[in-house]
Amino acid sequence: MKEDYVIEQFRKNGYKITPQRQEILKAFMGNNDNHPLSAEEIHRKVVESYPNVGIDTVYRNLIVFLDLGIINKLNFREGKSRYELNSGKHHHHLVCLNCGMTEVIDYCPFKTLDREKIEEEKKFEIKKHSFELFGYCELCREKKEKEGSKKCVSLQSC
Amino acid sequence: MKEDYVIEQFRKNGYKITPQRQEILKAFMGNNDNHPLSAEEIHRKVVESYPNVGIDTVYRNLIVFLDLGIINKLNFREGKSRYELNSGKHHHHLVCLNCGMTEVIDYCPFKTLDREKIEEEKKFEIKKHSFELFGYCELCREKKEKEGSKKCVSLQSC
DNA sequence: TTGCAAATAAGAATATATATTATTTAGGAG
DNA sequence: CTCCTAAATAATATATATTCTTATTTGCAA
Repeated sequence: MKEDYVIEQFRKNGYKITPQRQEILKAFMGNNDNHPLSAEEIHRKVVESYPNVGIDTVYRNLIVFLDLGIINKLNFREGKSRYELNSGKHHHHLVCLNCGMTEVIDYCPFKTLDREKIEEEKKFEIKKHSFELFGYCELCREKKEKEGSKKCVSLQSC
Repeated sequence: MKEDYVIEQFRKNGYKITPQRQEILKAFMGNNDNHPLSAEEIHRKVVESYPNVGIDTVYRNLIVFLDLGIINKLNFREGKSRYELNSGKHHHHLVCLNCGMTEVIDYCPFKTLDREKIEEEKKFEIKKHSFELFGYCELCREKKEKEGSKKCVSLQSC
């Protein structure tokens, strides 16, 4: 997903090319560690260049980006959504329950599933699916061995 | 999952048997249409019998119920969580993007997945997984044909 | 029956996301 | 280049989900 291509998509679909939109796009482009961004994280980056952009502008544009297929919306059960550039290659994620780190996996359960059987049996038209693996990354496992584990006292990560 | 068994679980684990807890349990037990409940829905039911139970009591006890394995926490990307009695039989859900209706499916992608390969390759310890199929139920598809479809303008169901 | 840790109620706070409205602006028409 | 308008934004307010704090109450073990 190149910047020019995205700009072209905006134009093609009648969306204006505003500095705010470009800055939100840059936030995604510059996100090198590849960890999907929350709305707030995107906002924080945008505000560095345009201090009075509101978070509602971010939310409004995330809808536009999603509509154009530029980004994917993800839910890691944190009580908020995260967003990543659409790489064009369908994938899922490993998510660390301790530190929140994510890693892409290529495996997709939808390939092995008998879609038509389910659709017919349940009279249901499948449009999309979610699949995430939750657990503990290497670093957090090492850390835990030293510290001993604490109990979860919030619903967010239960 | 019988009521007596749950009460026994409370006792065994040192949790007190309060009327609030019993009432929350009843909300789950009496939920015959099988649609997982939101915290607010549970609260509404409890308040019918105990008008001044606060929603924080519901949330606090949901954590306890989860801890004891009495309920499952579900996320259908609505911006809130839902909860269902743990039937003991692992399953996933179909979720209608229009009306929110859910239906249980027995298929589980985790069975066909090569867990150990992923765990070794990624140095990741898998603890749990999410899998949901989103789409449109029969009723909503019929309705849509008459009305024509509207575009999503909110992030919640995108 | 009593004591106390656990649980609750009340009220407030925080976080995420959305709605409203007046103002600004991108970009096409002239 | 200038003007115009629909689209986008900023500012403000609001909705909704969830959590925190603290004083009070209560289940239940001793």
